[in-house]
Amino acid sequence: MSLRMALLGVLSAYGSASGYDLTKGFERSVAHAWQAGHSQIYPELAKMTADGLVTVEAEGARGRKIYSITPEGRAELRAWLIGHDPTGPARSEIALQAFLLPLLDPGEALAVLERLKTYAERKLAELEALWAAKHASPVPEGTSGVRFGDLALDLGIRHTRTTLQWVNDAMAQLERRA
Amino acid sequence: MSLRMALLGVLSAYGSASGYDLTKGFERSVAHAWQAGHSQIYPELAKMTADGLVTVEAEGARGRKIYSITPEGRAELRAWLIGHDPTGPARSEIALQAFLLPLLDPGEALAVLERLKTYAERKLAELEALWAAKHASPVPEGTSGVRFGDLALDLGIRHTRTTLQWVNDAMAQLERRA
DNA sequence: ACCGACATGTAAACGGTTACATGATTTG
DNA sequence: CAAATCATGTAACCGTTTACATGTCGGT
Repeated sequence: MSLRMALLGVLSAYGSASGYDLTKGFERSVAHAWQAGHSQIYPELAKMTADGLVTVEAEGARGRKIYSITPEGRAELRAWLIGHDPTGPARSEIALQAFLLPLLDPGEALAVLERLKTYAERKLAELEALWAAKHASPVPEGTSGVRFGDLALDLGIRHTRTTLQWVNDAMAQLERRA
Repeated sequence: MSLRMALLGVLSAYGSASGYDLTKGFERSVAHAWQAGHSQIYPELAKMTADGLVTVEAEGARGRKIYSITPEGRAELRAWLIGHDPTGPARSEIALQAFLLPLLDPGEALAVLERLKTYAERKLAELEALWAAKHASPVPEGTSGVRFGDLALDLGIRHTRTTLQWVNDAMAQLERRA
């Protein structure tokens, strides 16, 4: 369902868009919350059309199909947001490596943590750059007062900061024993 | 690969175990970092046996097969921990709902955040209880000084606390505008 | 005798990734 | 005219979930 909802959301924000646009839009906007490539998006849009959640509004140049959300689509999205409990299983390779870390001797473990640190730092810089870029331009039209995607980006930044802090603390703890 | 590594890790910590034991062990110990049910574990153990990473040490009552890790298995696990960059795509339903939240009017958005808050609170309580239970008993044998799984549990707790804080801030922000 | 926990497996379906395949239009 | 970008699709594969299927052992 999540892919569907992400597509409905982005489409709803765009007003109308092609599969191609949505693929690019995913990379730019939702990427840190949900990912999908064109090979997943095109078939899904076809299924959603069959289910009446979106319609092909027009067909442009190069076989470009322009989709827009239907009232049914809007209703489904709303219902999911209001009613769906995000129970999604939290699989994280970082957490798994953290779990298994005591199997290594302290020196090796430190090296792994060093790697995780670099990774987290890079990701944090990326997300913060995205935030800065978004907030450089003045406020565009907003549904309420909060900009589309800002809440999710904020969450992502906070999570990454937490990870970074955890790595630092874990390293300090290991060094004290080494 | 991750499932394999999680299995090798748990098996390595247990010394020896059956598929059944590992399934139960997953629920108890790695659940917050990685999940797998028996229907995924049994076939994987068979493949790992074929690949020489584990061996059937003995066959007990009720067709119970007792596995243990081989030197090759240990080597693979070590190599993965030291060499594998955790690039795993971060898909999060919470982040997705956060992303889409501005599509709702403030009252509805608040209700969604309230739900997320309850969810995060329940999860935090769960993880903290797990932590308390683990640390109630005195220190068991440890590979270094850190207990198996403690680092990952700590990370999980910190992440959940961060989520909770984010929800609270988002709610306050919305209420200021409502 | 029955129930619950132990114990192992398979199959169908689903979601996601990677690779294959094709062609139109714009820009240098 | 060549290269980049636009634009859409399909197929094979892999990992995960859910459901089906079977049987054993211990306690009541």
